[in-house]
Amino acid sequence: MTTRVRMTPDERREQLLAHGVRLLSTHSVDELSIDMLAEEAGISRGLLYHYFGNKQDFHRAVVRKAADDLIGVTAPPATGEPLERLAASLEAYVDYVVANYEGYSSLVRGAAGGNADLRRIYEEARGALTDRIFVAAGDGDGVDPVLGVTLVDTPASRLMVRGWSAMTEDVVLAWVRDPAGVSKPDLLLMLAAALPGALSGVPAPD
Amino acid sequence: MTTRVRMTPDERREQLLAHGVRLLSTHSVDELSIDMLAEEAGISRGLLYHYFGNKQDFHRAVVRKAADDLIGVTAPPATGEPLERLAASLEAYVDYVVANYEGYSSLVRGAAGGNADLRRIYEEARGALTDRIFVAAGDGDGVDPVLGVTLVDTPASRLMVRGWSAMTEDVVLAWVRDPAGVSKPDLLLMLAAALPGALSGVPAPD
DNA sequence: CAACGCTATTGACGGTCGTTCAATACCGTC
DNA sequence: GACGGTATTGAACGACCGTCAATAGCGTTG
Repeated sequence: MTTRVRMTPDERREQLLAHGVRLLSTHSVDELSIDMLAEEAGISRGLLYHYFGNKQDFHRAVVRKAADDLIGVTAPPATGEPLERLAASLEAYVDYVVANYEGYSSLVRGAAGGNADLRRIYEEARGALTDRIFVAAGDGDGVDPVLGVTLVDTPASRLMVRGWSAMTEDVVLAWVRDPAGVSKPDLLLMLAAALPGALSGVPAPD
Repeated sequence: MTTRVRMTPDERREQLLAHGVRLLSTHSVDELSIDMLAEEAGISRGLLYHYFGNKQDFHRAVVRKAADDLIGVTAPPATGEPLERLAASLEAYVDYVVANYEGYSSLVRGAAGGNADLRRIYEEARGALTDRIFVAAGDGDGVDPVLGVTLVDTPASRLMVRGWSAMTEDVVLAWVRDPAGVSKPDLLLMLAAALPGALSGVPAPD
């Protein structure tokens, strides 16, 4: 073994989380052994249990980090027209997935396959993204010139905006894996157009 | 222990798969121990390894069963107008998720969180659902009176139909967990309307 | 009806992996 | 240069996955 390396707790935590994000993007959680992780990070197994209570806690911390990164990076700009803010947020989202495919994969994979805890983190992240749309549209006082449809906050519209979010997630992931000749501007246009499209069938309240 | 029960291989396989579907809908794969499964089924651990080579193979078989169930149940009727066939298939899908939430959950969870193998099974199932839409629309020779838009088979349109499929999956799962006052007919109308909506931004070929 | 054969089923064993904890080594401080 | 705090280790333990020869149920045959 090489000589032991001593780091500050914060550095070590970040290092281990980074390794976790990378490994969990390609391996499922039961394919990832603590031995593998410890060897890649150049530490002993015991150290991981010092920083994270157990394997589940570690997994949760990895997913949490990925979710926080996503929410932070895709924060819409504070100023500008609702349309522009939404477009900027959407583009930031696509760019994030392109640049950070591993992190995003481990978030999605971990969330769907794992604990109730993990799914809750994932739902929180998605809820944050969805809320932004209602906040952005809410500026227009119910009728949003951007979307071209009336967007009021009903269970049905929430359901479909949530669905649009799922669609966006799936389409972007598929596009990153294989663009198939579709350009990024076309992708953004299609996704943006799909939001009013998804809302077109929502019955009017009352 | 109670006296041992002898079954035919097919019965035993079905029983074990049924237990697997149920347990994997609420537990992640690393939370599910062979001991737990064996105890619930009233068998020894060894028997499971007799029928399925190992834990991964068993998980694969469970996901495969759920996928086959889904594809079979949602097969569109062979006759009728494209619109009616699509609507029937969509309603069958919703009914399947309602009636078989556990099976569907274990399919989705297993697929997203698991192996490349598991994801491939899931992609196959989704691909089968997506293909139906193009087949149904193909009857109209490119222009589909049902959807109200031109549906030609391009990478971009494939991407968005796939996205609509992801939206449908997510919306239906959320609706089953909490209908929030949305009726089933409304749900079906919204989802049906969302398909042309999702395609509205697809650029025309050439 | 009794012996037999086929095969579904078991239970104990070995190895891997998650988890714990007392011991150790590095670093700043006095 | 000794000391104290703490990041880090490595051995030990238990749980769980996977294997295999032995066993028991059920149909068959004379």
